Amino acid sequence: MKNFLPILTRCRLFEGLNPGEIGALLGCVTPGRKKYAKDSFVLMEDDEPKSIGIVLSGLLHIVRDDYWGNRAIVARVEPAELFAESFVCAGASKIPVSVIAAETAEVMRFDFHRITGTCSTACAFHTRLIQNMISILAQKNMMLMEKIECLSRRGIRQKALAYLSAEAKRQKNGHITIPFNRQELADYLSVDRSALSAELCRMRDEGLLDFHKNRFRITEE
Amino acid sequence: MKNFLPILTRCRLFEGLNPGEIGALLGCVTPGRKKYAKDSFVLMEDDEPKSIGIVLSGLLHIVRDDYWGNRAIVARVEPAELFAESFVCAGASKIPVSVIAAETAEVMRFDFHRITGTCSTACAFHTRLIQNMISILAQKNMMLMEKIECLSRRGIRQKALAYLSAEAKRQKNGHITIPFNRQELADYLSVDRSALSAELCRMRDEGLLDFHKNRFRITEE
DNA sequence: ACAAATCGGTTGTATTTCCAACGGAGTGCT
DNA sequence: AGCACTCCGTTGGAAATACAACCGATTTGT
Repeated sequence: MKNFLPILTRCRLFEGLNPGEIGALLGCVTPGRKKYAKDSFVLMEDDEPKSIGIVLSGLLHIVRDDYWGNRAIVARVEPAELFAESFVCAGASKIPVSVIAAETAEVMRFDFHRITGTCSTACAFHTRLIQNMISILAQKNMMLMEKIECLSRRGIRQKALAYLSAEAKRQKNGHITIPFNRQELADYLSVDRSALSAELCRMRDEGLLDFHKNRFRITEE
Repeated sequence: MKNFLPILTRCRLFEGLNPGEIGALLGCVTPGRKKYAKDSFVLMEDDEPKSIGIVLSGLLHIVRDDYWGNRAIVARVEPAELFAESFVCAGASKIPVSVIAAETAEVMRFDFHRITGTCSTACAFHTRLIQNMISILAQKNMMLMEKIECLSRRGIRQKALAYLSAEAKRQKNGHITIPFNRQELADYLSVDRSALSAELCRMRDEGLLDFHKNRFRITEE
């Protein structure tokens, strides 16, 4: 039995709790732990989502199969990150994705409904956990809305500007440092990399933008 | 002072509570109510989100201004619907959108943190409210993820198939009834209506699909 | 220092999408 | 019936995008 507390300390769900408090909490929710071999299923589509998961080690892929069976990787889940929390919290009867171990992975799971279920539980940290979960879901919500804001624009220029505009507001000055390289930005915006590159240069030539690597400056006017 | 309990009864946040219980709850959270004239601001961008809102009457628009001041309507909020809950629950220091009364509107607001803050509150319905909020946020999450799933496909055909595939799975048979007409589906997928129409017909000619009005059938294979 | 790999920009072409405009089918109203 | 209106499909040309391929600059590893 390895010591996995350092991992859990980094998990957003336990934010604000010290290792000792997390340990006490674990005694309260009796989590299960399990190892998964590479390429094995952690959760299968249409499973009933009964417990949320936390990756302790390794790497998971969230995959979605369409009606014809074509598989797409929707997300990666790394150590200390949560998964399946949306499906559990939404009360979904089955999950619309599968979760697969991309590498050998260890996963901790527990029933979040035991946390939300009652106010009278002895454990004093439930309130904090609930607040954290609400915050996690709401922040994810905001991120998804922002992404949709970009993706729903027509044309590469509009998509790129929507992204840069949002970043410019967040970083309040006109000088923006983005956390993506070109390929990653193109993936985020779901456009072709070279087309994005060309469009960025075109905007620079028109005086809308200036940039170097992943640093951008939006000209006012 | 009108009786607004019938509206609140329809609000997802109060699901599972009867009117009497909602009344008791309102005494507990001391909500504020306010009327807004058409075109006036309910919330302005960069306001600190301190309380969640519920529309009692009228219509609100959630609008987003980009870096250059171009305004876009992101969502409509109708009576009995919540707004600003994501920003409040995320603990954001300011909101990235504005909320404007599209018609004369009445709005109820209260501090949700008073609900999540403590376990020891006298009011017995806090737990239910928290569970409801978690469910609301998580379900919205799933809806947004599904929309991103469609929007991130390249090409109208892939976008349309992603949408229909998801609906087909939800309605488990190959016969799908969608809640959109052509224009609305095009808006949802952020593509041109006539181009969508043409693409759907092309897929029908290729034997992938069959449809009539808003009823679709996906051919297996 | 050298080779390999990564990253970003450029170019040319085939394809896709947008856009505006039109027309037919259906519906509701007088 | 006649009219207005909405919805959906169709068309043609203009514009935007994807895609493959290539190049130079920079970084990384040995």
